[in-house]
Amino acid sequence: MTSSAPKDPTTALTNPFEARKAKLKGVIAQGGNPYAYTFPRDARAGDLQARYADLAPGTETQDKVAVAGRIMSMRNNGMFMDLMDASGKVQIFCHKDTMSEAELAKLDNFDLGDVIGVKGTIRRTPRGELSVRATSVEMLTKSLQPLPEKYHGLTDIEQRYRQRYVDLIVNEDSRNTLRKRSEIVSAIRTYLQSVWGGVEVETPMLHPLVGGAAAKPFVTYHNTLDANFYLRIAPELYLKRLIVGGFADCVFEINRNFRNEGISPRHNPEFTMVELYKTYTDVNDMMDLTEGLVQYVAKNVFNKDEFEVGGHVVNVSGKWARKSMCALVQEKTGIDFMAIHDAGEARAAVKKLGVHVEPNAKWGECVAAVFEEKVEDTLIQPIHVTDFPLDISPLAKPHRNNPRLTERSESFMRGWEVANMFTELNDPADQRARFEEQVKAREAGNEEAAMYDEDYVTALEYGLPPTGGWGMGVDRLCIILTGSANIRDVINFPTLKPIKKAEERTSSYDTSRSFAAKPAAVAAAHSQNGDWQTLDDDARRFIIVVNEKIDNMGRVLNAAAHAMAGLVGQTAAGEDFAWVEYKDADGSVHPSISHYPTIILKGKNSNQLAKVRAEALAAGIPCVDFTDDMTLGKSKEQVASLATKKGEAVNYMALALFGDTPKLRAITGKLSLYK
RNA sequence: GACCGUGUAGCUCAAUCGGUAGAGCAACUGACUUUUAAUCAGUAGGUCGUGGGUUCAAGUCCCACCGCGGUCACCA
Repeated sequence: MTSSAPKDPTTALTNPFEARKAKLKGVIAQGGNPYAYTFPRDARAGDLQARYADLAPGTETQDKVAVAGRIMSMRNNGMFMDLMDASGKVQIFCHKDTMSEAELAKLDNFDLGDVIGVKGTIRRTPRGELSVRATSVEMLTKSLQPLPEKYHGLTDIEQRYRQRYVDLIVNEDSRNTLRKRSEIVSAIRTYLQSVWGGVEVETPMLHPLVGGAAAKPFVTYHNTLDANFYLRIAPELYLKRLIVGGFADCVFEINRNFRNEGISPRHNPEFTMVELYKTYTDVNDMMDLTEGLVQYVAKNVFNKDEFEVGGHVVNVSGKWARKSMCALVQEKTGIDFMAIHDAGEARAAVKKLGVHVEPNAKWGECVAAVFEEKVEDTLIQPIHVTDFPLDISPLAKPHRNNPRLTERSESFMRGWEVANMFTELNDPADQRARFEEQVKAREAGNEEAAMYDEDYVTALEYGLPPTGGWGMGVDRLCIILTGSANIRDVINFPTLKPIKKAEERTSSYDTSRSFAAKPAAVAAAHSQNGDWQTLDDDARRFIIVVNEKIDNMGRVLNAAAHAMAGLVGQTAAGEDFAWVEYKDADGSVHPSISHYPTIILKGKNSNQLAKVRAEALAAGIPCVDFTDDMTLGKSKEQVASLATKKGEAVNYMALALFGDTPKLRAITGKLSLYK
């Protein structure tokens, strides 16, 4: 008998990884290759199950097959193995009647998870299990990592997402769901091409301007162009440029969008969107498209029209209901917003319902707020919600019968929006006005408002033919059709927080460095003091971070003021400040008010302030702190007190920082406003 | 971001009032040649997420931090 793994219980072979490495050597000693080049496979497990479905129990055949796959289970010392490949499983039967001593010895080096090749004949065991009666077996790829427990599988949700490959090996549900996703995307593509004549295109992911939807973007930087880009939040404006160019009558794109917002069971920062634009169609045709597409996918991928999800049964067949947003709101609340023409009146009506809107909310924003709060969740069966208010639809064409509304609809299922569509706005003057509205909103602090895209308006000036546009969240459709609980279940590699190593977690920044040593060149480059009127208010800012744990307001103010005074008085950032002189009607001058805003944030505790401080110093951002030592007696005692402390012993009360807004945001972004 | 929960062997999970960390599967040694989560006998395997604190004594109590999940908020 050729050598197999050492059988010495005193070695470290109880460590599964070491045991497997020993067996890997055993494979080599037997003349095998633990990482083989190939194997002449001629059948797949699932195909065999189908082909021999009618083979009676206890039947032996002479049909020779060569199969390959991963060992998922071993019984009776390897006499029975379950072999899994992408198509399914088949049992391998290793018996001395048909295998030589040398072949049987190879089993000693097999473990769960190994990829092996098997040649043999087809049989069905008396107990009814389709099997390959092996004549030879061969290691193809040794697996060094042990598989999760066979009965419960891998249930740790984090690990399932982080190590999707393990999840896929052991969890059939995960495999099925993610494969269905592929089929759904494929069916969408086929439908849009064959039924709507769509031409698939790709448009930029890196956008110089944010537009096409309302969402916070990711920002990135191109070195040689020395320019910021935004990962796209929507492809819309580029797709319509293609329509303007006459590239095709119908274009569509299936691709990722990126939105810098929360993560939830329904939201992943990068998600897949399909958008389509077709000339000489309008919002009504697009509603047909939603229905047709969902029904096509349901039939071709699932061959059914009822789907269980989230405790509901959703039936996608037939003609879907179409109701206006205002009508639905009225059904649920009794309020007829169409009869309300004044925004103030609308806000009052909204308030009465206990729904929150901004104090200056427009009429359309009020309607939308009530709709979202009171109606959305109830839209379980497929429905098209039509006639969206103009106030919330900056890219949709005004309704042909009512200027307060647009030709925009959204399709809902199981209480979720799954598609959004409209008759595209193609009047450049109107589009220009809508952009201006968005810019105003942006200036008022709405980070989700679109940016002014002059070139897009120019494109409209060349003429966008009458066009219908449509977009759908692919992940959400997948969730509904596969009955999944979480968007992460339908994404192969969902976005997760990166794992930090222990040493990275503890602050390793050099806090002994003084920012007064800031290079003069940098300071000079920013030296624009004086012409504050030309400076962007948002470009830089002061930030004060106070320790939330301090409950004495006097102390908080004292600490903040100390830190701020120090920052302004002593830092090399001096030339970056900009001071404004105000004058009142009496002629009295109010000088030296900072052009840049001062934001007051709160930190949970001293530790968090220490972290912010360390990060700021590491980034070269001026930062002055105030610790509790500085409240004891006179300066001399204070200096002595702090001199005895290090690390967490230092109790921070407040920090003052000054610098470029984006850099500060990166450091203080997770802190909330101090109120 | 807020609140609630959670983290113990490779995997799935226990551990009562604060008092010697256990089991099944996987692994290892052996028995067994028609099993189906195979079975039987034995062996080994632990920084109880990390760091502090309280205590004679901490997986358990306190504090901080890290990760994950759920709910809420924003959004598709």
